[in-house]
Order: sequence, then C-alpha cells, then structure tokens
Amino acid sequence: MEYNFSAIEPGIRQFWKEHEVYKVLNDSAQPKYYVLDMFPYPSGSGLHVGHPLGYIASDIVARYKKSKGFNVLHPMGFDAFGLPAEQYAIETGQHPSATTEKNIKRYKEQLDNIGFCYDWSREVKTSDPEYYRWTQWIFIQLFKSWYNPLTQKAESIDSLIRILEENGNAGIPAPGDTALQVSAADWGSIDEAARRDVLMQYRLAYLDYAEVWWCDALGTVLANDEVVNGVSERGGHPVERKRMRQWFLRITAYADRLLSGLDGLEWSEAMKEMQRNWIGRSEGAAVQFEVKDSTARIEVFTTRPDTIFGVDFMVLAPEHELVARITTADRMAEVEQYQAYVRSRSERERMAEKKITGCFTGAFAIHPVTGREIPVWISEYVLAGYGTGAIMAVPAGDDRDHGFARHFDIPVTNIFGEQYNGEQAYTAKDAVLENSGFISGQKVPEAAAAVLDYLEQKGIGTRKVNYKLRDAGFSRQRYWGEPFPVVYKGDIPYTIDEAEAALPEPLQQLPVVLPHVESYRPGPEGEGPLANIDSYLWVTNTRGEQLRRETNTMPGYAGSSWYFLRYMDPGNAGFLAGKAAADYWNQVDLYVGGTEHAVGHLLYARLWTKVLCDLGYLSFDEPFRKLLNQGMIQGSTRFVYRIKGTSTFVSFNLKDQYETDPIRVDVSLVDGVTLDTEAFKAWRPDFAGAGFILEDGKYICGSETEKMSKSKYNVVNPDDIVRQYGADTFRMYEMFLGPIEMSKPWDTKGIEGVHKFLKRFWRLFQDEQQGLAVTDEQPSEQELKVLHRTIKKVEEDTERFSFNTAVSQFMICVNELTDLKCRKRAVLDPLVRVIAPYAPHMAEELWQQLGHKESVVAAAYPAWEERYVVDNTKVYPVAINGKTRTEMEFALDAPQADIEAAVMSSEKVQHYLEGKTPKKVIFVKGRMINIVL
RNA sequence: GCGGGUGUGGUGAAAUUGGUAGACACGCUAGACUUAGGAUCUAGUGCCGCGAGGCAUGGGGGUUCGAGUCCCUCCACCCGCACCA
Repeated sequence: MEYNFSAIEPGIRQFWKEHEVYKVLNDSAQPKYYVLDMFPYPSGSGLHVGHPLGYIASDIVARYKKSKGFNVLHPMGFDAFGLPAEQYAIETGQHPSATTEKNIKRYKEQLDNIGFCYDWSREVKTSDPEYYRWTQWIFIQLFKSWYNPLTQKAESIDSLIRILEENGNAGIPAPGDTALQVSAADWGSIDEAARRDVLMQYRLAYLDYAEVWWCDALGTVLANDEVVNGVSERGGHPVERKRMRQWFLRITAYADRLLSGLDGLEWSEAMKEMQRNWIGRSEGAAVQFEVKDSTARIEVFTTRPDTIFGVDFMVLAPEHELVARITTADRMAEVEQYQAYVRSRSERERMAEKKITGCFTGAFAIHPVTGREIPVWISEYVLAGYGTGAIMAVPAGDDRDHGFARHFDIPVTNIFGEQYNGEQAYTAKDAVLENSGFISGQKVPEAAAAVLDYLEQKGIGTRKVNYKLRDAGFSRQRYWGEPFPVVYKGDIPYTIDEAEAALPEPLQQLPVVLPHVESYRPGPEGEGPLANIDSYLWVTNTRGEQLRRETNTMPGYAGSSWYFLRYMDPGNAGFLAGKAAADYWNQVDLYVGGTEHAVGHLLYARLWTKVLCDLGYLSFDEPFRKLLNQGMIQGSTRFVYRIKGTSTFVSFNLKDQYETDPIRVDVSLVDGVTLDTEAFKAWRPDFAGAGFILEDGKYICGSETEKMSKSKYNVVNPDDIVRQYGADTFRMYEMFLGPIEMSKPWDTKGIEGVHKFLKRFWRLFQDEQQGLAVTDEQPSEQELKVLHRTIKKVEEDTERFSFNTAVSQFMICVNELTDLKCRKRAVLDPLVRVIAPYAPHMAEELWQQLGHKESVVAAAYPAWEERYVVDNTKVYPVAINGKTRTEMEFALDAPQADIEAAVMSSEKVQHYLEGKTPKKVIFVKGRMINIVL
C-alpha cells in the first residue's frame, strides 16, 4: 500500500484525542520534565511556517522524554492581550475579545494540524478573567512589597512600616529618592498621605512620571512601534514626548540578583551576555559639581574618576530638571529651541545620531578639585534615564566628548601627555595620568582609587554602583489589557483590598473585570479608553467617598511574566498554582523560543519569579533552567522583472539586456524559480495583460532572502504544506533545514527529499499490493548494526537538540535497510519507536499495524547495545606533510609499530617519500597517520 | 551608536574533542522502467585541469606535524535596543 498521509493523519489525530494520550497528571511516580514554548500572540494573519519551528523542536523533546520514562508537561496557551487587536478594533469596530477568540481558534486548528502533543486541558489565555485575576493579584503583591537591602529579599511593606516606626529610614535609603530622610519621629507625626508618599519610594510597584509618545492629532499615546520616522504611523501626524504619571516595577532593586542568577542557568553565553549588558552594572563614582552663582548642584556618575582633572565641560540631558534653573537669560531662547528639537527625537535616534548637536546653557560649574570654571552644555547624546542624566565630559579620554569638544571648539585639557595625540581621545585603560594634580604619574586603577578617597573625604563624591537597567514602565494608556486593581482617593492610590480604601466587600474582590466598551477612543488628557466609562471609573466606598479607578491597563509582558506557573495547575480557583503542583513541576526544564525575548520577557519573568519566591509563594527563584533559542525561518522572496514603461516581464537571466523594475511576486505562483505565468496574470488585475520574454520556454524568477511577511508576498502557510505533504513531512523538513538555533530561508522545493524519505520508510513495512509485509526472521548482524547505530545517534542528537543530524541519520538508516531489503520485525519495531517523536502519525499507524494496542506515545525508547556500535577496524587516512594521500585499514588494537611499518612500506607512501627518510611519523589511534618529511 | 549573532559547493547543510572538508538532502546531468510522469530506480556532480596534479570553509596574517575548528586583524550580512508581542 502507498503511503497515503492524508488518509492516515486525521485518523491518528482522532485516535490520540479519543484516548487522551496527552493528558498529563500532577501526581506521578515518574520523574517530571517540563518543556515549554514561548507563548504565542494570536495575530490575525495566523501561523506561517516560521512559527512552528520551535514548537516542533519542543514537541520532539516532549515525546522523546515521554518515551524515556518522564512525566512530561508540555502545554500551550495564548498571550491574548495586546495592541494589534485593539488597533484592529479601532479600524473595524470589532471587539478585541471577539477577534482574539477567532484568532485563537485558528491558531489551535493550525497547531493541531501539525500533531503537537499539547495537553489542551491546560490551555491558558491571558485575557481570561480567571487568568488575569492572578496577574492582578501579583500586582497587588508587588505594590505591597519592598526590597529590603539588608536581607536582599522582597518583603511585605509591613516590615518597612515597622522599621520606620522604630528607627526611621536611616541605613535603608529609599530607592525612589535616595535623599529622603525620615526619622521615627517624622514618621509618627506625618499624615497618611505623606506616609504613603514615603512608602511609594520603596514599593516594588510604584507610581512615578515618565515620558511617552504623545500624538496630539490622534489624541492618544503611541507605542514606539507606532512612531515611524518621527511621525505617527497612522496618519503621519507629529508626535512629541509627554510626561505622564505611570506605574513602574522596581526591577533595579533586583539588578544584582538578576545578574548573579544567570550563573546557574543553562542558557547560551550570548543570551546571558545580552542580559548582563542590559543590566549594565558598572562601578564608579557619584560626584557633585557646584554651579557658579547658583545653589544648584549637578550630580554625575563616572566610571573613570581618574580622569577628573581632564573635565573640560559638563553635559546635561536636555530634559534634565536643572536646565531651566541654571540657563542664563541670554541663552534661554536657544536652549528651549534645542529642547524642543530633542523632544521630537526617539532615544534610538539620539543614541545613533552621528551629527553632533548641543547647546550651551550659559552656566558654569565649579570643578570640585581644581575650582576651575567649566561650561555646562546640554546635548541629546546624554540620556535622562541613564545614570544621573548628566556627565562630566573628559575630551582627552572619551571619544564622544572629544568629538563634542572639537565640534564646539572647547579647549581640551591633555591629561595623558604623549599618549594623547590631539586627534583622537586616548581611551585605553593602561594610561598613565599626567597634568593631573595629586594623581600625576599614577596608572588608572590607583589614580581612580586616590580620587575616590579624596572625593569621599571632602564629601563631594561617593563610590557608587550604577546600572544601565531602568525600572520597567507598567502602564499603558490602552483598553485591551489587564485593568489595575487600584483606586485613587484624590491623588493617593490604593489597591482595592486595602482597608483604607474602604470599598464594599464585592468591590474588593478580584478580578477587576475589563468592562465592555463600544468605543476604543482614548480618554481625556491622554488617558486610556477606560477613562470614558463613568460606570467603571467611579466607585463609592463604605464611607460614601467617591474613588476613581486607575484607567491605565497593564502592558503585554504582565500576563506572560508568570504564565508558566498557571499551566502547572490551570483550574485552581484558590491560587495561581497550588503549592503541591508548583513544587512538583518546579522550574521549566526546557524553554524554547526566539532570541528577540532576550532582554524583555525573559528578564521580567525572572523578576516575577524571584519576587514570588521571596514572598514565599514559590520554592525556586529562576523560572527557566535551560533555554533553547530557535532561529528565524526567513522568507524566500521571488521577483519578476518588468521592462520600464511596459507591461512586459523579462526572465531573470535575460533581464540585464533591458532596463527593468524588480517586482515581488507571491511565492505561491512560483514552482521553485519557475513562474506560473497564467496564475501570475490572474493574480492582480494590472498584470492581466502581461507579456513575457522567456528563456528555454520558461519564466525564471529572481530570489532574495527576507523576513517572512505578508507585504513581501513570501509567506508560506503550514496548512498548505501539511495538505500537500502531510504533517510528518512538514515536521521533519523543518528540522532537516539546519541547526535549530540558526536562521535559514524557507524553500518549499527542498521538502521533496524528506517526503521521499518517509515514503521509503513506509515501504520498509509495506508491500505495494499486499500491505504489511513485516517478517519474523532473525535479523543479520549488519541489520542490527544499522538499527543500533541509529538508536544511539538519534538519542544523542535529540539530547543535544541537533535535530537536523538526527533526521539525516534516519535517512542513512532507511537507505541502508532498503539496500539490505530488511523487512524484519526485530529491526522495524524498535525503529518505529525511535522515529515516533519526529514523525508521530506514521509511527502510530505502523505501530498499530504491527499489532500493538497501546499508543506509540506510551512506548519506551529502545536501548542500543554496545556490541553493535563499536568497530574493530579503522580505515586510516594516511597523510604526507598533512595532506591526505591514501587510506589504509588496520585493526584498532594493532600495535603502533606494526602499523607504521606497514604504512612506510606501502607503495603509495614510498612514491611520495621519494627515497627520503621521514623526520617524524604522527599516529593518533583511531584517527589518522601523518608522515612529516 | 551600543549589544548579540552568522559567513563552508548552484542551494539547505555535515564535520560533537585541533585529525580524511562537503555526510544527508535539494537542484542539475545522463540513463533505466513506463501509455504517461511533478512516480520509482541507477550513475555522476566543490572549483580549475586532457591528465598528473593544484586550489578550496568571507579577506589577510599567525600558532601547529596538522586549522572550518585556536589567536590577531579587516570585511559583509542578520537580529535586539526598554510602549510590538
């Protein structure tokens, strides 16, 4: 019988479903293994062939681990809140919950088509109130917690209150305002509002001000994504930065633990390095500069205190709060103009800008050591959010400062003597300081230490650790996200369960359900759409006070920061995940996803896990033990070439004879590189009258590798591939394309090889006329060698996620067994179990045909035997001066002397020796022989 | 600008520890079978060369008996950069 995948696969999927073979229980005597895919966002365009790459890999691992005796948790769900659904709602009026449901349904169909072994009974959706009640609950924990620097842990805010009552905040500076000093007496005498202001400076979820993109024409706040080239993507309206009060998560409190926690994780070094760089820990000094004729003090952070004698000017971020205070009257107009320019610029643009811009404020700072007056400038290259938003500029020792000084003709003080050439800053750390007062003649480390001692002694500076990491903005002025469980009494925020808010009992309960809206228009003053709904906005408490609800919603990463916990115990109505379930499943053993989440999602999920662990809700503080990054599958775009000013298209190899415009053509109209000209004419009305200049009777397209996207007409839908070749072929082909972590282009043409292989695999079992043709004969030594080597190789390759080489091994195995005409059960029965994780449908079908009643999913992975995988001879490459000239076979246990003698006397070697005596013979047992002349 | 990654045949790639570069496939060429072939099978296929042989892992240099693999340097491309998820 032919391999008829389209008849086999749906039935097999039905069989799995009916027998609930993917159902996972939380209690099992088997060891657990938790393999997780990164949460998909269910976009309206569905899956393309790039998305399932990681899902196939994790599915193979999940099935393989099951066959190795593990109780495997392999769930799937949806990150269902997000901007695209809301944007779509604004454009079409359809409610995001409706479109999201539709998209999820489509995603699930597409995923099921590929035969993944998800336990769908554990599916979670972040937009489900039963899910987001726990997202809100975690937010409340964050709000009611602070990071105790003495215990290095998050603790309940109550422990802070007790400390404040007894001792004030001496020794535990507020991370939100390090200058804040509150004695026990102060704490006792201030009112509730003032106390809550103090606590706000400590909370892990806190309110502060931050800038957002504001578009006046649209009356709304825009995401970075929605701002393109300095104008709104929709409509092209001007945008500017606007300060708004927003929620933040104090991730900076965890900077050191997020850094040190990386050491124990099995993530790629590249991934860890990205997180380290993102956290950006640097040691240096905070130094105060007085401002001439002003009470203002400018604080800077520097990692090179040794260069302090080379400070020639200061630069403040244009939005620095001191700018307005210190700018002199005559410079005011110009400074304001420059500030307006910078307000229109994104951080990215500012950092990447090569053109040097800046503006003198008219103010002078006083050098804290020499007393010299140094000009204070503002420039976009200094960012308000990094360090203190101000720098001491040392042009002799810093490239950017040097460029700035030259551009604005600021004289450069040379503190490096001969080492500085006047053309370029001298940035090497091996410098010897010169012209630098009491540190002249010293090297960088000792000079830095000396300066630090001096500054600390004089009280004008301190040793300081700085982080590039910034606290995470947690408010979105949007509708389609988790509502905050927060109400305001005047300006003071309370979580709904706090006694001080005095809400009636039902209003204290989670979840705070996202109200239905008819319009997604933003509220007044840049607030989100929730501000338009009076019935939601205002609540009356038991004291008859009118409280206003928070109108922002949470960002996309809120729900995805803890979803891996919910899968463990998705039905739990009493807690986000029951203790027993969380202890059993524990950390995710393998997390599969793209590198694009390196510093966003992965950092936030680590933070939430650490907080929940500190507060006693979890027994582990790192969520993802091992991380596997899958590369992208790129699109292969096809081009046709239209002769300028005509509707004639010329084939690829003839196009240079004409002047042409390349035009992207939908990949579905092309077979390999050959265009279906009739389909092309039918594709778009403006091509209906197209003419073609062919080569060899065909129209050949050009091709280029690009991101797979609708607009490039290079999207390939897995449904189409599955329909044409079957899910097993699709799965194996995706794996066969190359190493999982590498990016590679999709080429549908190449799938034939894998499909042919599966047909050959099938034919090992099947006779074309009679069907199953497996025999009970004793297998030969050679057949067993093929089998056992395959078991071993596939096992090793699967363990190290080298799926492409595992597929190759299957091909080699089938080629060899076909040559041996092997139809023996003793070989083929184990082979079905080996291939089952890769091609589960075919394996299940053959498994049943072999007479097994249980699903192959439950079958054990076969063990390989040493005696079938060892060789006792080796064909050695024999090289002369490193160049391989011949091959000779020897027993592996042959004595070296015998081998050397045989090699030297061989005719081929004698030919190359040309009578000379070799200087040396290198023999590496089991590897090679090299004769050095 | 900063950070991370990747460069091997016409194409996707393999080479797991410094030890036969190109396994396994796609494509291409020739052939067999066939009423037919977008089925199946056989043979060939890195480049140059009639051949002996030479040259080849982005470019250049180095270490080594031996380098795709280690070191230095240069180049090209891809991804991320804090409100897309």
